[in-house]
Amino acid sequence: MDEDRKTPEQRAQMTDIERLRHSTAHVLATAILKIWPEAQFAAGPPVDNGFYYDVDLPHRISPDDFEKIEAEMKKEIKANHPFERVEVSRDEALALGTKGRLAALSDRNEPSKFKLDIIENIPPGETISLYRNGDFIDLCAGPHVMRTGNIGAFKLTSLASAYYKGDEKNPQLQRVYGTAFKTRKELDDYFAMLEEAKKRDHRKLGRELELFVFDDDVGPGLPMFLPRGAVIAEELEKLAKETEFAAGYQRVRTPHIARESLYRKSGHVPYYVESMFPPMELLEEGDRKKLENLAIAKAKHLKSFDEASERVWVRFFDELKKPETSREDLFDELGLINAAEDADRAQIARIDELSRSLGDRYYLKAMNCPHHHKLFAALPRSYRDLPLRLAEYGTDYRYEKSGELFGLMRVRSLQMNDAHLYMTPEQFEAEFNAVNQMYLNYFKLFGIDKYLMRFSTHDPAKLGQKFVDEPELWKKTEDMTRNVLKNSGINFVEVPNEAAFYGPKIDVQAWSVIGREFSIATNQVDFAQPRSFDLRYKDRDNTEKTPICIHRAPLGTHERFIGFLIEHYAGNFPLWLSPEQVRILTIGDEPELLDYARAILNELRGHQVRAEIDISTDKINGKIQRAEQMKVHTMFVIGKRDLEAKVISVRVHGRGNLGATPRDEVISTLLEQIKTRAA
RNA sequence: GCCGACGUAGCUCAGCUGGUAGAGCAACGGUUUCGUAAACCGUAGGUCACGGGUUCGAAUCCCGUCGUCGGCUCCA
Repeated sequence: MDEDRKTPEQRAQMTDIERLRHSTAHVLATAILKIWPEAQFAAGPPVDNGFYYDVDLPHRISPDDFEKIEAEMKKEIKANHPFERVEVSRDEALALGTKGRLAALSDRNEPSKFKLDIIENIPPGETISLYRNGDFIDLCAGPHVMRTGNIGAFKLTSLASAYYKGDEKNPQLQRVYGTAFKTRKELDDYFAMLEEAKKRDHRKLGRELELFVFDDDVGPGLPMFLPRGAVIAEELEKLAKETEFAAGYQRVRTPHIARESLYRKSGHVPYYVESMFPPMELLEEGDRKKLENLAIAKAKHLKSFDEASERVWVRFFDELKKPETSREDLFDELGLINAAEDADRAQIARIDELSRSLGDRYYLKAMNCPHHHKLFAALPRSYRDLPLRLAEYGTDYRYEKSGELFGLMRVRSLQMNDAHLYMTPEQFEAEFNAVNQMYLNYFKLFGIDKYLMRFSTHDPAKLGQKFVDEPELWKKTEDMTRNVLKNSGINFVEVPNEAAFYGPKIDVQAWSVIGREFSIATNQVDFAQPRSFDLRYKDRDNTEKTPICIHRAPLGTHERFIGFLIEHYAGNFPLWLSPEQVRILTIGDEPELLDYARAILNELRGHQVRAEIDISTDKINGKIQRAEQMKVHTMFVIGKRDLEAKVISVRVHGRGNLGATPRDEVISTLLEQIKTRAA
């Protein structure tokens, strides 16, 4: 924690709006104390869209309390108290905290426990400061606005719970969120913007445009695509297949499940097993009984060991009490405890191993790489075969925690634009760059201009737990990747401790128009799995070598990418992606007119255009209204006049009536736009 | 997973402190023949998420389960 601590200088660099919001947090605390004087406060910083203050309070704050709290806040703002800074010594700060005076309106019977803890964590020599507004005094580095009256407009927004310092071992606090602006208008604009954002929410549009649904009987996080949504997935697949074919990829197909042994080799068990669905067990009747008995044996063993270990510890503490027991004897005692624990672990491991040897276990695949590695290994490979690029729109299942699920963005079933590239070290730079280039081309096509490349590296402290234990290879591949990034001139930020378990990676983060953040693409280096799968190629010098592998998914998963595109385009897809590209709307229902409309429909469908026809009894305005609501890209409005002149009146969603044009011209322009994936 | 809010017709929502469920749109059946964002009339549609409890009586109150949403990194 301490190494990440902000210096007082860094804290002082708050923007004006952060400063305002931070001050509002103090006003919030002031108001809460007026209502509940026993409240204990922890931290109250400004955050992205506002501020919060964490409070420990027996009363459970509900949104119904907001009005009351806001009324007290308004009084404090109206009083226009100055924010006064006072620097104090550590002893003075501790004395105030002990009297309960920190984050309080007066001395209290209970000490300000969180504030005292925070003081403990302030490094020696660093200035300790307090801020005061009216009766409220808080331990605070600042900075603040000059007076409470400078807070123009604010609103409490929501409640959440949060662990003190984000650690689940710490007590749970109530977190009150709010936001504040200099002026009332800015506050209103902010809430208006949130309303606008809601309209673009992919979950809302997904329902309205009939793209996808969730169903309780199918299960949480398991989206099903309706025909209109499936169209988008298929168009994306076509795009990927074309692009990848041109880039020398080859397509493969693999099953959705595999035996446990595959995932032991890959390292998914144990490194990734938390994120996988529990295995399907194929057991004979007798095996099941054996397995139950082994589970009982394990439980008994753990229990008897606990009791035995308790006795040993008691003996150790007894010895500890006797001053005459020598240092050496005490260490010997400890050594006995360790030895006993090791023996115990070995026995537990043997029981686990016996359990595993029974029956067969199959996992739903969470990634496609192990299967692809097996395909690499299926044939003898020469350096002449490299780089070998195996691509598949693989279907994966990941057991995301229930609280993490979110619309299409975080799901448990997903289809990934996946491929694994196997290469020699000399080929790495070119391949890695080509993948990055592929992203950038896609981004251009979709008009994504705001994105960030995150280069994730490992944390040496977590080797063997979160990351495979290969310190040398980590360093080598991270250096190699960093160099490629630097040489290519792509902007990136480096994020420690977020690598995949098998190697460093690059994620491309983008923001949808409503400001929601997405990791949409990924490019990962894997030095670990090729080794554990013993993948080899015969090099020029007739020796066998292990290839480097790149995992990459430039369009991420269908689920997330489609979710992103829905918000990005606000449901107004470009022609080539549009679920319904053309709807023909007839004015009247004379047989000749319907024949003309149907002939156009058939011609379009003959060219693989997704076209529909509306010959309902609605008036033309009604037909247009419905087509517009479904965001149909192009409407062909066909009446008697069009029939006679052999023209089509074209109306484009969002652009209105474009007038009548000869039939052949309209259709050839349309086909050309689809073919070129025009924006 | 944890904390909180929410769950009423296909969709959007109403239903006050408990008295037996309602509107608009969509659907369906008619009538209407309309030139660029909604013609008219009618019909049907609900185990009020699920399970239990309190009560003479529960969509409404209580408990549990499931699901959805917000938050759980941002450190005086």
